[in-house]
Amino acid sequence: MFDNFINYLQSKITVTDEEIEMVKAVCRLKKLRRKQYLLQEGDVWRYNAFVSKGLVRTYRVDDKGQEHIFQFSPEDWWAGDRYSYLNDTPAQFNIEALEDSEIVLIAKGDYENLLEAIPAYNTFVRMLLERSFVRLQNRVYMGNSYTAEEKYNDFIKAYPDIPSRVPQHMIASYLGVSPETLSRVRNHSVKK
Amino acid sequence: MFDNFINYLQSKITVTDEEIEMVKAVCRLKKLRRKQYLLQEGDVWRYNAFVSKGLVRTYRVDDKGQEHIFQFSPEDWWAGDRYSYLNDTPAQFNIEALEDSEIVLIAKGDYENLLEAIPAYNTFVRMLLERSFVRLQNRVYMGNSYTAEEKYNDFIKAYPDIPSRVPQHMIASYLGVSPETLSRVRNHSVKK
DNA sequence: AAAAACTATTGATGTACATCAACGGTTTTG
DNA sequence: CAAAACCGTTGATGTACATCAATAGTTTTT
Repeated sequence: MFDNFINYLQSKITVTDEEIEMVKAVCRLKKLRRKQYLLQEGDVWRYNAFVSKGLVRTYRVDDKGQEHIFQFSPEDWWAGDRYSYLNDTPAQFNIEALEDSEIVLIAKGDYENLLEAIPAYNTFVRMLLERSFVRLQNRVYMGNSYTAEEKYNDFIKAYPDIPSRVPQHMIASYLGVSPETLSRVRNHSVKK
Repeated sequence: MFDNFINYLQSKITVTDEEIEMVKAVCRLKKLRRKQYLLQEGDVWRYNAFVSKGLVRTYRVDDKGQEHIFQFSPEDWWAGDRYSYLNDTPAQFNIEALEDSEIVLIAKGDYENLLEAIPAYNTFVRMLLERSFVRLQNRVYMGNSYTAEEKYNDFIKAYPDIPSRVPQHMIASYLGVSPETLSRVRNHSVKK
């Protein structure tokens, strides 16, 4: 039932069988059909969510009603609204399934207990965060110094499997570029 | 000698006197004069650096020779090149003192030992990272959806003490806006 | 104390990209 | 299976901002 998640864990850290059981004991599986929501803006996010199957998008809507996709989370990725989680505050993000998906949920309190009980897991999470930090940092940099074309090229290089699974205008949204511009960028650079 | 840093630590987590001694034992103080560098692009970054006095900027230079400031670190902030640190890779960032500064350095290996020996510290660092993540996430969002003026207003609200300590064109660089545009934004919105 | 370097401002001009609109093709839905 | 929704493309137009250039005030350097 939680096989994908357990495999993931075991591939990242060394855990005893007991620890595995501790983890399993607090996991809950949530199935989502395409277009269903894992989180809606305004609700408080109280979980850690591991995508064991499918694909979800995390996005935010600005004052003018424009959607801005922050992240695609395919299998073996995490999703959530960290700000809402940390501050027990209404979420500003929405999380929507783009494919039928299965999500492993661990409630906040349980999660914190796990981190305390399994030091290797704590350290692993810290490393995950460090890598996320570097990725985000790079994204800020690219946002300020790359052209639309460079952003797109970087994206397909970093996430080669995503383009075939999500509509193009969502990639545009992720990149902070209009769908029309992305279309033009693609068609002009292909002209080999 | 490391008073500022120790005070900082004690204000964040509960530590025993022994633990304080452990920390002190691996700290090194580095003094920088204005315009001196803590890190130069190309060198490998092997420390955790706490700014106990002064102010440093972390920036990156793009292909066209343009500087992009990633962060200002005044007293009680950290600075470094996390990617270089994690991967033992030549740094892409430069860190320069904008004022005469004092930096507390902890070498990578020592730092990791500390985290392992002091669980509360480990958890605290994880929380720091989580907050940094949220900040960066928000910066990506603002980069894609805010006007130059909104970016500036957000900046002075988030970091009200910085503008009086750094030249305006550096704030422009941080915001990903040209110095001319920032100047215009400021002068037009002030016309109350 | 003079020279050199740095800084903010303002005007003129250029440009990457957004926006608006129309279209045909495809997928989803009732 | 027809209607509706969604999707990518293309053209015309608009605009926020960058770039270039000149100037004057300030700070730093020697």
